[in-house]
Amino acid sequence: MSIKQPVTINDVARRAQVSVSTVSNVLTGNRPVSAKTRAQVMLVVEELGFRPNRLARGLVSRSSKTIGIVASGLEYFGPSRTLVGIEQEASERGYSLILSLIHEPATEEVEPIVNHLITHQVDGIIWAIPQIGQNRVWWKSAVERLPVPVVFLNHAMWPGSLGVDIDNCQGGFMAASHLLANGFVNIGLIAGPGQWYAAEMRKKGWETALHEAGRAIDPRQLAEGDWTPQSGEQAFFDLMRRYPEMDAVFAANDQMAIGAMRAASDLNLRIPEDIAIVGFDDVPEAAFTRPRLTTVRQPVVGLGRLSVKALIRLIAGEMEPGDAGVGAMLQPSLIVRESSQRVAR
Amino acid sequence: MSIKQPVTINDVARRAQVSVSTVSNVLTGNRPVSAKTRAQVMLVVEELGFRPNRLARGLVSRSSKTIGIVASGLEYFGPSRTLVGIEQEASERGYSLILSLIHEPATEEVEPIVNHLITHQVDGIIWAIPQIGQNRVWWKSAVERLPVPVVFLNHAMWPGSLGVDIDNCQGGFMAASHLLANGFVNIGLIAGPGQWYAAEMRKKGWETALHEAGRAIDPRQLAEGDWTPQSGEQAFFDLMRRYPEMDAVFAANDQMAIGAMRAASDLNLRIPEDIAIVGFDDVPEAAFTRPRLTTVRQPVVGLGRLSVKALIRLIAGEMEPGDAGVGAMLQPSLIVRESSQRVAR
DNA sequence: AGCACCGCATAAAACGTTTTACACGTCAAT
DNA sequence: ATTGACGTGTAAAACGTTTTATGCGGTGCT
Repeated sequence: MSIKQPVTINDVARRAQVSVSTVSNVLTGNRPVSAKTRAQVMLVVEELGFRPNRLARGLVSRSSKTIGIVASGLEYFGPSRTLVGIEQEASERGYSLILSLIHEPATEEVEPIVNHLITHQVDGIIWAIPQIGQNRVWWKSAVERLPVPVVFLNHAMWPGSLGVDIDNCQGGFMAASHLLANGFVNIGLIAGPGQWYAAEMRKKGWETALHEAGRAIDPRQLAEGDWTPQSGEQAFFDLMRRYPEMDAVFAANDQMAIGAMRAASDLNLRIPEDIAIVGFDDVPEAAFTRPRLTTVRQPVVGLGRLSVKALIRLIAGEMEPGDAGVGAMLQPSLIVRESSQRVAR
Repeated sequence: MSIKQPVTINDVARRAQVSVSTVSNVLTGNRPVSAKTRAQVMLVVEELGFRPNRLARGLVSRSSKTIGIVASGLEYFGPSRTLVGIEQEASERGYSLILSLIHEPATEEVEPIVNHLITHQVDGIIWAIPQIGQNRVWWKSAVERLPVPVVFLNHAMWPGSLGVDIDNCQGGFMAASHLLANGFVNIGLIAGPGQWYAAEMRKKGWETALHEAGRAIDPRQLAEGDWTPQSGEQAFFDLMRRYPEMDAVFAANDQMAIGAMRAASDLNLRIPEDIAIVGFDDVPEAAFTRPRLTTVRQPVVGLGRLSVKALIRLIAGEMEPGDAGVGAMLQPSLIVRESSQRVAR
């Protein structure tokens, strides 16, 4: 009836008739061990089911093989998929994830989170909170004096720090250009919340496309939502009221696009005959709305993986945050479906 | 130009002119320290910005204040929200999360994951992988000999182990009963994948409601999807072909319901006049389909929180896995919208 | 033969905490 | 005056690893 004491490296060493250092060397591969000894040790390791204590390991080796994730908005499509990508890449490379969620991404209060991760001796941090308004400026001091490298996700490039992001501006540009190319002329925008960097970029892309087509932009053709379908619905009503000549609208995410489709249908507008709609994200539902929604697909999983790759290179010292390499900006792609085609169906 | 050495408890002790034990006692509150000494120590702690090393702490105290999450399907609505609930509750109670994702929930290969968490000395594990077919039986041995408590999420209750779940059977029952009460008589089912426990339960609820209404069940009125909108669309076509008298359908999740709506509309069926539809989940989009989707809402965030509460009680030894307490089964609620009402709009 | 070197193994010293065992003074009860 | 208990503080022993410093037999080179 003995309490099940976990088996330690000492138990293994004793049983295998070698020193602890030898066992350690077999397990970590830090120094060569003769084939005979290694076999002998491995046998005992299997036999006893030895599982090295990472706390002890991290304590002395000063590397916990752990990365901290600071995230928010996991209930949304992009962030949750990105997290999946992060986890995949990390686990493939032998890193563990310790997860901290922030409920209000515009918060100034990140010290406790950062401290929490640091006390866990993470080797690096992935900062996956959207850049909103001045939040990054607030965090500057807290993040700058961190003893470990940080990779920013979904942030503006920043001198001296490493970020990976989707090219949202290009995405917005593609959406608007596509509508123009299909003969739509009065293109409204249902933008994301004003302070969000990603929302700004998508808007900028839309603006650029319109400018390049030689069309001036009227404030009437722009409404702002908060990413929810509800807000998309409302924004669409507002737009139609004050900009009745609108014949197409680009919504900065699919949920708002779905809200807008609902609103259009309430106004007895046919899509795309009377009004074309393009979204952003390519959520699974987007292919099954009526009509099917044209949208901009982001490589969200790839984004997560890339952030881990970059972080690991920082950790290994192969790279400085300064040399924000090429490839830190992933390209979205346009998925053309029924909601934006003049000749649809 | 010295390398920034992290400040240790020794530095604090020296500077505050007390012993390390005293600093430790101030910080942990494990033993009383006079107000004067405490103040003096705290001052130095602030001044030096001391952040205790959790690895060292966990090593000796044998409690890492960390819980392991084994999850999958984070790209879906329920699981990602549940994770949010888990994180909230855990962080409020001072626990950290270490996250492991499994890509194939029906996998037999969980030993590596379990080992991984154990080496991190987690205090407990939340097993948030859906029960599919016999996977739980496979895991039995791996999980049983774990040195830490485990809480199962979304699993059948199991003697000797603790689980928390949504009452999926009740959810299915509510959906079908609602349709019956609204005068629909030939109610089809688009079930989830056969092996999923949750899918089985939702189906069972649907069956029960039909039986109680005195209606026999014909195999023609049942189709199976894989949770995707695509599969919901396909299942609906199949159902209509072989069960043309169908006047209502219950889909085991909202994504399939959305696929079904799309299919219905392709067949020029009006919803709900010709065919009523009820979903399951209450995803944000559900309120903005045309017509708006009646669905069953699950308290997913609450489920996550509850699982952490239960786990912490297990860890504290206040509870045995045996006494699967009341309240381990959360009740869903029916959200009635337009897609299921005879008199809609 | 002497010397340097290499390959392998080990003992002992970290790593940064908490916990244990003990010490010292004060105070209350005998 | 003795005893016991209590409140506060400390030194030293854990905790389970990796890393460092050493040792030791054999091999190749002068």
